[in-house]
Amino acid sequence: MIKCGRPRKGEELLSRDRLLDTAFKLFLENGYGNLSLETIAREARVSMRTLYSQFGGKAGLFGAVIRRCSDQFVTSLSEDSALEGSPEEALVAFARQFLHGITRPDAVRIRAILIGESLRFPDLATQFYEQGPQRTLLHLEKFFARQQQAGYFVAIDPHVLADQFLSALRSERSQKLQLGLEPTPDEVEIEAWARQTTSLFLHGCLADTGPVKIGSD
Amino acid sequence: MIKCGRPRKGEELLSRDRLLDTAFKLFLENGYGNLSLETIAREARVSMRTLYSQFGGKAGLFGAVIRRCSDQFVTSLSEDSALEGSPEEALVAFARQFLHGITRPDAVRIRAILIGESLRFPDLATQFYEQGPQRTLLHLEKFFARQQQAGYFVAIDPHVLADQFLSALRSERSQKLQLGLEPTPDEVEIEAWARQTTSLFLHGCLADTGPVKIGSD
DNA sequence: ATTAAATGGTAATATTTTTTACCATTTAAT
DNA sequence: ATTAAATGGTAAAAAATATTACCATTTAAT
Repeated sequence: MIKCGRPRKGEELLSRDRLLDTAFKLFLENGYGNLSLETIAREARVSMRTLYSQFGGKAGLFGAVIRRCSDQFVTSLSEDSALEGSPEEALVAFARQFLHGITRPDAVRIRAILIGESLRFPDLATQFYEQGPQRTLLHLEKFFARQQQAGYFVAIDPHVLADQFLSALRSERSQKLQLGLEPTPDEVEIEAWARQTTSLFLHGCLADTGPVKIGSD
Repeated sequence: MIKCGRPRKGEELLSRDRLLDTAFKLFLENGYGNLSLETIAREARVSMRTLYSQFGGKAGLFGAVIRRCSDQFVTSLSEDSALEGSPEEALVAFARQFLHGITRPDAVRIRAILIGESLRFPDLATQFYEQGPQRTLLHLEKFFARQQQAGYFVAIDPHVLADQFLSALRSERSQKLQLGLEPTPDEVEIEAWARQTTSLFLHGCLADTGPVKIGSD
């Protein structure tokens, strides 16, 4: 028979973590509505009783899973990217890291599930946004504010600049990723995309020369 | 007793339409996984039998709903926007129309549901994308190609230009809309957003003057 | 007129899922 | 040693849901 009974001192959180890991994996594979608690409990080798006493039910478990992976997001993106060097190179470096983060299959999938269930879990959606995307946005906003002080950028609200740069980075590709229509991009694609977007963002796409006059010579 | 029996000639599609309308409304309110067929049938004053004979089940009904509203998308956006006038004004006009379309509550919600269920309905996600976002993208792509011929824009792949412009338009706001964290923007906000985005897209944000030299005079 | 098609209403059936309960086991606490 | 806490396993009870079947009714088709 598989081990059971009260856990040893210091091991109280083992089954809790195992449960969260398993639930995370299964939610990714099945979404929220299509996954039964029994499946989770069986896979995690945990009794229904433990599941209910620890999380209170399916909604509580889902919340705990989302909160935990929101926390992971924080550390992974904003903090360690220094945004140093020339403005263009700093932005490209940031873009590379950002794209790498938001295109990871797990990140895409968990976002998709949360979007689908956001009406049922409004608080979770708020927490997720504040922990993840909003912190990234604020981080980049500060960068633009600094660079404006140094005269590198035009005088547009740095919040708008950060918003627009991040949105341009997401691009059509992330929309297709979200719908499951494209594979995860590799390093090469990400690099090209980061440079292309950054360049266009900095210089715009209006021709310097003005329109070609037909019939002129 | 409520009317029943075989429908009159020419009225065969009435109950089918009523069913689709009701299902659409209820899917919007409850999502896919949280809505029972019985609820739909009762609200639409339709028997379970009709539901099954017409759509085969829940998945078939959902598919029919999504397909129908994908079709509505097509006519609403791409076709009637002529993209004429000066490049900037043409883009602003397009932006206005595009933002109006993608921020409508129903559009946001149905997208959210489809994203959440895209893993379970990969074909539906494909159809939806091809009917909606992809056609818009191609439409705008042609515009940029024409304008490049006239020398108004720099020589960047028009597909990239269209992609970047649409992505910039979506902006952080649409992400928050998708998560249910913001109300639908009004005309004034949309107008401001369309102009801001278009201007930044055309001119970029790099300062013409170059960085301010500290200590120089 | 008769037959067949399609329907609404009801309900029966089967399946799935949630939730609660019980028992033996293991360890903590005292 | 004894008691309490927390667990795994099983399953029972309860609820929700999907699916199918049947009946009376209305109209089409012939």
